[in-house]
Amino acid sequence: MKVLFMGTPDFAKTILEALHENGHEIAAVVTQPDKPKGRKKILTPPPVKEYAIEAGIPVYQPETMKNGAFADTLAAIDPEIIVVAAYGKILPSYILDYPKYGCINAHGSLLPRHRGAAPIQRAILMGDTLTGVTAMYMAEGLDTGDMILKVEVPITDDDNFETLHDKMAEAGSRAMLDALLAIENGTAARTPQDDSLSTYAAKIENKDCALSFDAPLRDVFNHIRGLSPIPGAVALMPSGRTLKILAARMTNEKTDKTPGTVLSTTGGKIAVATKDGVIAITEVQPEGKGKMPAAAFLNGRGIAEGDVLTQPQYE
RNA sequence: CGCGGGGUAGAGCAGCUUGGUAGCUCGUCGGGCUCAUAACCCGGAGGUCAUGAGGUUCAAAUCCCAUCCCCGCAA
Repeated sequence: MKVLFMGTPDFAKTILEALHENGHEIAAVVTQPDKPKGRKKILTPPPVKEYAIEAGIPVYQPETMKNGAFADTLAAIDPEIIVVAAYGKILPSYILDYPKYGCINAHGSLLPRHRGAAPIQRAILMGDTLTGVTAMYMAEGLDTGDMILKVEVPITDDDNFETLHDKMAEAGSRAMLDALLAIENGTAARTPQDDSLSTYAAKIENKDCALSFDAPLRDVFNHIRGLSPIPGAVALMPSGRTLKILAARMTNEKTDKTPGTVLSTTGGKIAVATKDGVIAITEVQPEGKGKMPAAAFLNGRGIAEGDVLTQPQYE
């Protein structure tokens, strides 16, 4: 089948790579336009584009596809199926309707749970212990289409956003390969979602990064690892500067101190009180600095026993 | 010209305002104590203070100028 691939970040790149290496005919790739990145506004191509160029696949980066803007190009590519993974834009109906075999999407959750932009992070934040990738037919609504198959991925306490993301990209690759095979064989399932069970995984914003220690230990732990290493859970130090907390461990210790209080700074860990336990912070990134082990931060006297970490306020 | 922080020993920092002796915590090496230790004690090594045979000065990590690099925010 002649495939048109649409996707943007690393998650999509991994899947594109899997399809390409497994002999699928990738007629073209559509990805987001290069975006200015960082302080110097350097135009940075999305990962998918980098791979496509390397593989000699034509790349299209339309600013918009609304109102038929992409129709001519689409007709020229003339795909039999469109495979989408984290593209980042809503596809208009004229595109969804074009391919003979339809549009299929790799979504990073076990639908109908966690529809939306940040399913991987939300799964960790919500304390899920099982997630996965759903291969689905795309419909007009947001991640509402009929499901083809799922590949499950367990979430362990050792996972953070980064490690889970990588596992999910692998699962996504398998899901899409299997889905394509099933479609070619005419055996693809088409299971409608139970809308009553759906949840929405909203995009991660600044306010989602604000870390409150006035919560159960488990929640604090999930908050930290679900946002690590990017963008990072943020706490506020007594100095008024922010401190990103990138890694931590749960402990069995108990305390009755105010949540956020630094209980000890020994052993290279920063022990902080939560609502019902003690969390040991092991890696941080102070404002304006690079990431560093908690031990290094302590050596530089960044924080002391008795200090209280508070929750930053974002609007 | 978006706003801001920074570059000092392997790591993290202080010192700069008010120029004049290279400092702190950790690590590392050696020794000691101990049943033992990531604990404690003693001692040592390790630094072109980002770059510029720049400027000012009797004297620059410190003040001035230029350049490079790193990072946070915003986007």
